[in-house]
Amino acid sequence: MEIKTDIYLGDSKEVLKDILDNSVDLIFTSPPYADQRKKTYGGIHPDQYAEWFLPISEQLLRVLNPSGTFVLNIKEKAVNGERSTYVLELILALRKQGWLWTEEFVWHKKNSYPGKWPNRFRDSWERLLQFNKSKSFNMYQEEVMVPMGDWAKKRLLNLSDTDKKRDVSKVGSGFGKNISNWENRDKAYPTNVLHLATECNNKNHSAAFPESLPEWFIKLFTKENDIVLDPFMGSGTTNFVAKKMNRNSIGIDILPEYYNMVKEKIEEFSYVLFEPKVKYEKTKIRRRVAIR
Amino acid sequence: MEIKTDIYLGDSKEVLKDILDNSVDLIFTSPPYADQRKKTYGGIHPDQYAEWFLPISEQLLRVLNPSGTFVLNIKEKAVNGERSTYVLELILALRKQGWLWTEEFVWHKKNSYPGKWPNRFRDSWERLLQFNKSKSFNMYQEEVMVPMGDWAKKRLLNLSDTDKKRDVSKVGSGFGKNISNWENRDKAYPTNVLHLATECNNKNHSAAFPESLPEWFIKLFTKENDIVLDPFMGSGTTNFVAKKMNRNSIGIDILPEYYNMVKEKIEEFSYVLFEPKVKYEKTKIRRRVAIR
DNA sequence: GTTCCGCATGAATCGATAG
DNA sequence: ACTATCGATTCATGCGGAA
Repeated sequence: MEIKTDIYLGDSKEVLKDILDNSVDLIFTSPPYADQRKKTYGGIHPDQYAEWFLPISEQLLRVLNPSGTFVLNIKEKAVNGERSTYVLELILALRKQGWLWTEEFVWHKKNSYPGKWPNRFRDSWERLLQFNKSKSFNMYQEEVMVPMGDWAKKRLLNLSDTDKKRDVSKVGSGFGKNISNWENRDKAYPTNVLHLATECNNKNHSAAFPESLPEWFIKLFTKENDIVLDPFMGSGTTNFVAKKMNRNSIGIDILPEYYNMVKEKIEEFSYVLFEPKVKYEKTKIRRRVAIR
Repeated sequence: MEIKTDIYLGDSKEVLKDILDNSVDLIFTSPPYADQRKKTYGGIHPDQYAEWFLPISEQLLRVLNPSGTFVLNIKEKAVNGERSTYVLELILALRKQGWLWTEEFVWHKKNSYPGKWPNRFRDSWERLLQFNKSKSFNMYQEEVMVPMGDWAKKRLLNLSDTDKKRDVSKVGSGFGKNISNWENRDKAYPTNVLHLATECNNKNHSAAFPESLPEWFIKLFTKENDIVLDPFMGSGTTNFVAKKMNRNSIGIDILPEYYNMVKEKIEEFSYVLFEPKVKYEKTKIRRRVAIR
């Protein structure tokens, strides 16, 4: 099946109106964070943030499939020595709008921005807020099982003889554990804390988040040929990752430079995937919404 | 100077009234979390949580020194498939009461409770909310510097001679870096994510948090002979750690069994510290507030 | 072919300075 | 007095060039 990646230029609040009800399986996005400065791109004032966001999330609520999920990456800044509260207020407002606040994941950034202040340490985490339309949503937990890290491997290597014996006797005695737990001993279910680096090696464009972030949630909440939406596409990380993972995707951005850049990249990217056989076919990016 | 550890039995809302204004340097506590079930200890319903907490925090605001800090360890549970919002509402209410919400630390629990649910991963983090009375509060950052990892050590060992020379010339020329930053090069400042295990190796009673948690904040926000307060003492972890670190402390709990247990332990603990010389003096726990 | 090192850089924050 | 901009701070990561 052909994977479609539809990129739109415009205000999400408006563009989303062209998308069918219940058609999207995962919304993953990182909106512009509130900012005191007015001149920057998307600089919404903290006091007006919920007011600005709600008309968009109203559309998101409409286009999301009832078994789908909405993941919002955001973190409030410290202003004048205090954390802004606009994210807290946004969560409360989204619940009033009809969203279920299912979970809050923590993205623990391994390499955070440097800095030293008299009253504050470096901020090395961000929120990943999970919202749903209904309590029964799709979640493919096995897809994101993590290989046990070096730490675990090291521990296993250094197991004392008594430890090893004890483990063996435990297994041998048939007590307790389900055997499948032991068979898959190299994999473990993750927790709600993600420990990823802020990838800083991309020269061309700076992504707001590393590819592994949307990748994780796309694995967890969608299967192949599902539809992923990012209403604040930016440099298009979500869409590229979706395409790589055989998911259809929709990306929207209000800035022409982002729109043009992503559109160009997506076409290049198609070449890479299908090259050289279908090079002459140059799959035209379709302007209508992808429907399965 | 003698370290005092004062333990009180009663409702914090009332007991705190006996404590002088501006007399406490650090409040570290983990209050009973809200709970749907009504029978459990301290089971406050989520809807009434802020209402229940505010009269207590009003007293906390009064007794806290303006350069002191209030650290609140809390995490909302998932109820009926959704995260409760009472913690968010509490933060907003505390700000209205006059507190500054300075920071939100994340305690990333290294070994969280195992479990598997169809729609949720293990919850392996908790909030540590930092509140202050004023923007200028005491913070002893150097006390909590962490050793740099093995990776960094390896790199430093392999520093080239030119690197070393360059550093010297930089410092010598008076440009840039503070020398102390280079002297302590094996230590790095931490971030606002704490990665501690949930070690509960105390045999008799299970503490809500490991000793390393209050220890970290006591190091960061107090110096010796300061006064630490825990208005929901529980098994008294905060107080034991404070005593061990030469800080005076006050502990309050509404349940006699906790009060009695901690009182007994504190006396035993005193023996250990002063044994055997002052055994016969058996320092009587004073019922008035410790004042420096 | 390895291993080693230099360097750029990332949703930061505060306090000082400028308009 | 108030707001907007700028400089200084300084950690983890991985790539690419060097040894």
